[in-house]
Amino acid sequence: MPDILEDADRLCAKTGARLTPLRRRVLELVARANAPVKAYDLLSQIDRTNTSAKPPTVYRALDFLIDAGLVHRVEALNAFVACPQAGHGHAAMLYVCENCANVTEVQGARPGQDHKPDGFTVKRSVIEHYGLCANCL
Amino acid sequence: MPDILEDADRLCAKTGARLTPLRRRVLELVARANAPVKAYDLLSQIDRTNTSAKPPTVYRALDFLIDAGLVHRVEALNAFVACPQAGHGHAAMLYVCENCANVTEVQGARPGQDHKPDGFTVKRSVIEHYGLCANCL
DNA sequence: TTTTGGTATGTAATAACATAACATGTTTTG
DNA sequence: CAAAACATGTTATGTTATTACATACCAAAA
Ligand SMILES: [Zn+2]
Ligand SMILES: [Zn+2]
Ligand SMILES: [Zn+2]
Ligand SMILES: [Zn+2]
Repeated sequence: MPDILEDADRLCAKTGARLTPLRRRVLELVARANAPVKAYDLLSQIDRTNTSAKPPTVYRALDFLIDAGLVHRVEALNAFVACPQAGHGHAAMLYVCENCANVTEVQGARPGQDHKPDGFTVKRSVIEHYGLCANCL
Repeated sequence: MPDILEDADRLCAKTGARLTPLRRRVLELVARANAPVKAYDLLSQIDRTNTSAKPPTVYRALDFLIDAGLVHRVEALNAFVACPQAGHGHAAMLYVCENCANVTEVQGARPGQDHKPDGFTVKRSVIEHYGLCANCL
């Protein structure tokens, strides 16, 4: 399996984004968890190596990673997951198991097709679109 | 237009849910705003008539209203909207205008079909499905 | 009618999540 | 190098949500 960190290095090299050690460390922590991670959990993990880490430290790193397309925010959980396909167009659907917390990311929501992972049983869906209404366009 | 509060009364009468004065008041406040409302805004509005209102007061009322299918939580905004069709099956999609804050709720979430309101331009979508994965079923 | 059980609300405290504002350091670029 | 741009450190505070326990209320059972 292609390493998420190497992909991130490549992607950032291409786009000019600066994947600093701190940001890379946060990405590593998010990617290593195979479940959505909370910001303050990341913070306490960073703290083990860098006592100066404070909330803005981790939120800024996460903002960078999200902008770079390396991490997604899971809105209904206030948590974060690493994107398995860094740099894709980014209309991603997440399938989150409420038992084991595993997240499957599906891309390219083509109308009509159902991209639901095999065997996944959906209990609740969050579907929110943000943009401009006809009046405000 | 049929009154949301009357619909709520009817629905609760049918299901046996107890739409108490406090809950009805919160629903009224959510319904009157024609935009997503924050819990603490509701709280301060309740406070004008009921000085004893505290955070659990409004969160409990909102939980009830959500369970009853009268209100939806807008996950990416930490806010709440009244459901225009109380009691529908409830896989709702929300289209939120980032300029005027108007929310359009569309139902019948066949993930394939596109129910986008006419003229709405989507900039960002939040699509999260919660349930059980194949391993955990 | 008293007791009991269930549901709703009151109340205090705190947990959990997130950002503002400003200072300091580090890298890039002209 | 110097200036500008970017990144991080630091303090404080703002915002959102829950826990835990007490009290009130209502209706059925004893
Ligand atoms: Zn992705
Ligand atoms: Zn699972
Ligand atoms: Zn609805
Ligand atoms: Zn609008």
